[in-house]
Amino acid sequence: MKLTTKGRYAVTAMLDLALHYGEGPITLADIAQRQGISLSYLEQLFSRLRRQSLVASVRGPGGGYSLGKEAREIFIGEVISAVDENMDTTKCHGAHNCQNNERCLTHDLWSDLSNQIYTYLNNISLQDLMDRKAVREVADRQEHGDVDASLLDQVGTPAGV
Amino acid sequence: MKLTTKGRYAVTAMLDLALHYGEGPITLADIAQRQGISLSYLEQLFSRLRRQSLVASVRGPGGGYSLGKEAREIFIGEVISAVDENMDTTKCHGAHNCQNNERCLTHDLWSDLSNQIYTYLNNISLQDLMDRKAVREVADRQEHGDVDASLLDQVGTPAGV
DNA sequence: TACTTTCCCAACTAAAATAGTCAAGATTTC
DNA sequence: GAAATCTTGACTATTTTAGTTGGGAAAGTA
Ligand code: FES
Ligand code: FES
Repeated sequence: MKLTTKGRYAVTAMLDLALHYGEGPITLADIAQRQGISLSYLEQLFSRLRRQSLVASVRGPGGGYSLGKEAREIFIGEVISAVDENMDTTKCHGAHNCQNNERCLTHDLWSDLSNQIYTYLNNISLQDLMDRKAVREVADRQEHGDVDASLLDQVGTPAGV
Repeated sequence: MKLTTKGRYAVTAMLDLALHYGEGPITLADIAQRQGISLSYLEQLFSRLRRQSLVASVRGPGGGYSLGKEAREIFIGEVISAVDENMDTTKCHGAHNCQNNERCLTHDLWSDLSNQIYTYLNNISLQDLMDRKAVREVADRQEHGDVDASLLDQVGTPAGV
């Protein structure tokens, strides 16, 4: 599997979107600010998420993104796949040919592991995450502009705002 | 998690070692040949495996490597950890500080996923793998010098052997 | 219309990680 | 002492990651 910040950011951003459902379209600038992710990087990720219909977009002032379907119907595995390509851990990517065009000794092990991970992540929806107490707590912290010095340092403070 | 060829090779090599248990020390050259792995790369990996006591070594002619403990007692997770450092999927590596020194929205998700993977891989021993039919089949193929042209191409044919 | 806000897209890049190679040396056996 | 084997560390090409840069296109607002 490949689990990098790309996949992590995508899930975080989608969760942010889910948490602000009902407030109309959410701008990437908002998400970038709240979650501490680079705006341009988010644009890249959302380009992929949109192609998979995981999000819907509205352009122009007042525009932004919203979930492409209900939070209950969006699974973490989908989100990661959308941006990270594959969660496969085999070397042959399922082709059974990584050693001289034949199956290597450990193919089945990696294949089983992939299924394990795949099943796990595809049984957790954004709604499931939203229902978790720990997630609610972090979301509240982010909501209340509970901003400390380190945040200001990192994100950059627009003078006078 | 990081699952790269490093971890895959390590497990494959350890399994090869387990499969040839009882034939005395196995040379890395043999493993390299059978499994199609670069000898120098194997040396690097075994250096780490030895430091974790997963293998024992004997130098000189007739020397080689053998398992550091019984196949039943060596778990896949150990092998991967030995060469790949960590199977953690959190960004903060357990420190709960990846967003402005506080826990990010998705920490628990990655933490749970890591545990899932960790548990899975630490419950499969080399012996378990050896007992699998598919593994036996591949091992037999490798054993019988069932070598086709593509193998000769890849490994390089010592003239006259 | 002009202006602003937002999404959209493709190309570029610095830094890190991966998958090795290479060269030298230490032990042991014959 | 020669050969086989492990042992170690430094080096390197390639790929991947995590972005940046710079342009545009659509939509609302005055
Ligand atoms: S991982 Fe599929 S054949 Fe080796
Ligand atoms: S992954 Fe641990 S705080 Fe974000």
